[in-house]
Amino acid sequence: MASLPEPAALLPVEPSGVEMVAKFFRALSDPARLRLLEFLLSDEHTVTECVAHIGLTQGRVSTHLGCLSDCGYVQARRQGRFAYYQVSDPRVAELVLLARSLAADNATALAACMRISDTA
Amino acid sequence: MASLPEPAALLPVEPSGVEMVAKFFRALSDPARLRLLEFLLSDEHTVTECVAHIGLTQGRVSTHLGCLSDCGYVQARRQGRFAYYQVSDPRVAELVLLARSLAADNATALAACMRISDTA
DNA sequence: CCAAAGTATCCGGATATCCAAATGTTAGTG
DNA sequence: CACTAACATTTGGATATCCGGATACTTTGG
Repeated sequence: MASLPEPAALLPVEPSGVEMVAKFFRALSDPARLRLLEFLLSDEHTVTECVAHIGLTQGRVSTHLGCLSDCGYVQARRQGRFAYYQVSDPRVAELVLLARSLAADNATALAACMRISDTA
Repeated sequence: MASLPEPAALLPVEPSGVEMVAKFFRALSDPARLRLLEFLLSDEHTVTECVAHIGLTQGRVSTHLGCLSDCGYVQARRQGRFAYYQVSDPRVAELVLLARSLAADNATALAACMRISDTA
């Protein structure tokens, strides 16, 4: 009957478990962001370098990087007027490798899946 | 110089690597599909059982299951007029666990990320 | 064969997402 | 103190995605 059964429930805005993980996956569901993440897996790069690498506008790249940073995929480091981004958690590489492995084994079926968009 | 440097390039429709993996991730970026996938991680279930579990329309659930099947996350088995779905590849569980682990460690930042939608 | 259960597909409509372009902000430079 | 470079944020428009409801398909049962 208590209106506040648990302390953590004080924030109704916070998505519960599954919603959070879905949001986490959504960050990698965009080709541009995934490309950026892979670019940042090995080395540290500035926003301008990322722009040159994927060919989108600077504003869009900045937003994408901010998104990846918010989700914990990459870490941002400020040095003067430069912003350096890089993957810090080794589990991120694991996740990408695992997904690549699974996707590769279902490549043909995946390509045929019209329920997700052919924009790719 | 050759116009066709590699045999695999003969199919321009097929998304190249990154696009494919992004599509793969996109399947898990929807809370309903992720909920279904977790439901099918341990046991085999029919479409009707899935409908009862997540509370969406039958048509929608069927489409979601088809999507998960196309992407290779679950396997479909036909028995009379029933369709049984289940996760078959153990790497799928690994992927979900890894994502849960990463998402949990970035829960607060993730919840604050407004670049991805607050619909959750 | 006809009816019903289980499942798959099609349909607009509401919302979310991505983009380029323009504008802000901050930190070096002359 | 202008001025520029690097980065961040905002805006409006096009497209994608998700949804319920209606409909078609398939198999079992009478």
